[in-house]
Amino acid sequence: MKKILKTNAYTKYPLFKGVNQNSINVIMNCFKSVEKEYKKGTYIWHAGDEAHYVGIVINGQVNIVKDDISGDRVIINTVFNPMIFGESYAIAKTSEYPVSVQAAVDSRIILIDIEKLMTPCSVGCSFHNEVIKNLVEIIAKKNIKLNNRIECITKKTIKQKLVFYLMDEMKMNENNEIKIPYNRNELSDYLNVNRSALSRVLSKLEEDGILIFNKNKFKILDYDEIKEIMAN
Amino acid sequence: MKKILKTNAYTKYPLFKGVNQNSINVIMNCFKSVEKEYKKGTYIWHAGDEAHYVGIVINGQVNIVKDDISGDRVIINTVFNPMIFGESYAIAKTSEYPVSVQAAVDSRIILIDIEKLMTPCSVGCSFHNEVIKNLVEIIAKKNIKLNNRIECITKKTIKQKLVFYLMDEMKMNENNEIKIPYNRNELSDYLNVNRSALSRVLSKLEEDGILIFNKNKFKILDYDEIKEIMAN
DNA sequence: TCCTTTTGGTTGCATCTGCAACATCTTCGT
DNA sequence: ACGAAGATGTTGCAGATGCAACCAAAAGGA
Repeated sequence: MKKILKTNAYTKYPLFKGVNQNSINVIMNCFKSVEKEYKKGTYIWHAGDEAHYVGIVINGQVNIVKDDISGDRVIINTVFNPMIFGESYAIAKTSEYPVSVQAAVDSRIILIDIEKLMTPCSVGCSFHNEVIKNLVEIIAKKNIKLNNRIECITKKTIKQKLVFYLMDEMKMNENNEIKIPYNRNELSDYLNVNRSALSRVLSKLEEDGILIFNKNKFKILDYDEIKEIMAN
Repeated sequence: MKKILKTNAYTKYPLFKGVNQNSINVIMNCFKSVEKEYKKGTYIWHAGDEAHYVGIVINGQVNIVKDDISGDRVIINTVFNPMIFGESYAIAKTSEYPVSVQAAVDSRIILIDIEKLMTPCSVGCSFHNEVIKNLVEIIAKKNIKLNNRIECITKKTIKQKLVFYLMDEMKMNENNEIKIPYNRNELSDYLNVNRSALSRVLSKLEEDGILIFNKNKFKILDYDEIKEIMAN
């Protein structure tokens, strides 16, 4: 876990959007934040540690893990470059992280003290406020995604979950032929259903001429039927 | 929808936590925000409107509603005093609200322009930063709640969802006898299961001596069995 | 090319749970 | 106290889906 002083190319990170590299260097110095290397399997923090930091994945990937009652760990989520993790707990003042964060592979991480981040410097660097705005925007977007997922998962049948998800994607793409970012396994995870059961439903929908698909490309054929499905 | 100039007692709102009434008055003036009265059934905004505002429920309650594909509206959520609504969409720069907000009963609402809220005044009022911090904290807490709910809902069986929820509540109360804030109907909604099916599972758990309950009070008797259930 | 691995579709079976209809108990207003 | 309305528990039934085991096709590596 040796320290590496390196501050290049941070401008591409959402947290630093709209802030030039020089300003970032000033901020990082002000935060006393540096990149650190974590070997695969080592912990960035443990559940129960005081929640002071937001982490940025510079390189590699980390798993957000929860210690089960029965002692074994469950992976809640995986975070890749260039996203951040832990921000909600640090900001919400829950005092302790309820989850651990573990390097899934050798990874480079920056930890930033949330208190320093959220409190504008007395010297009044204007870009500091930009970073705060970016952070808030990131959290707000996560919020919207979580809400979407809940709305999707709470549909009653696999058919409804699937159709809701596809329609949502199509609305965003403004196209009735879409390419989704998941394979079947990942899609079934997202919808929280069994993969083979999902497969069964997909085949049925195709057989009924409601939609066609190939790999991760989907196209809706019969919108009347889709409306019928969504309406319960 | 007549305007009412009234700025008392805002200190109790989470958004203004730690800010004194005088400062709030200054801010509200700076924001040009005032309370407005909305009659039951009228809309605070419609889906498709540009997302500029965060709303505070001063009085009454509002429904967050979504226009279904089939034309009818679904209530996504209900917001009471003193909570806020719309903040995620306004902050995330989605440009348009994807949901409408409708007064469920006669209600008093404050709408605050998010851009003004997020940009510290040039005069540099220190309390403005407090408000921003509060807003971020509110969103972060919502985030954590949403994550908890997802973790709960994605459990496979009703039994697991229920046990997960109860254990979570107990951890917070540090007591194995808890009082939950839901009646059966609301609990089944939260867990996203059928009420009678939930009732069935509850009775079975009681019959097996794993927990006892009365109204909204629950107590776990057999922790070994609980562990067994959580472990799958 | 060939072999291995990954990904995706199929199917029989058991079971969980949604649904509906009803029973019981509580709450509350008059 | 009485009746109405609301909350909660019970039960039979049907259908959806998790699961496991298998097969087929595609992808990737040597």
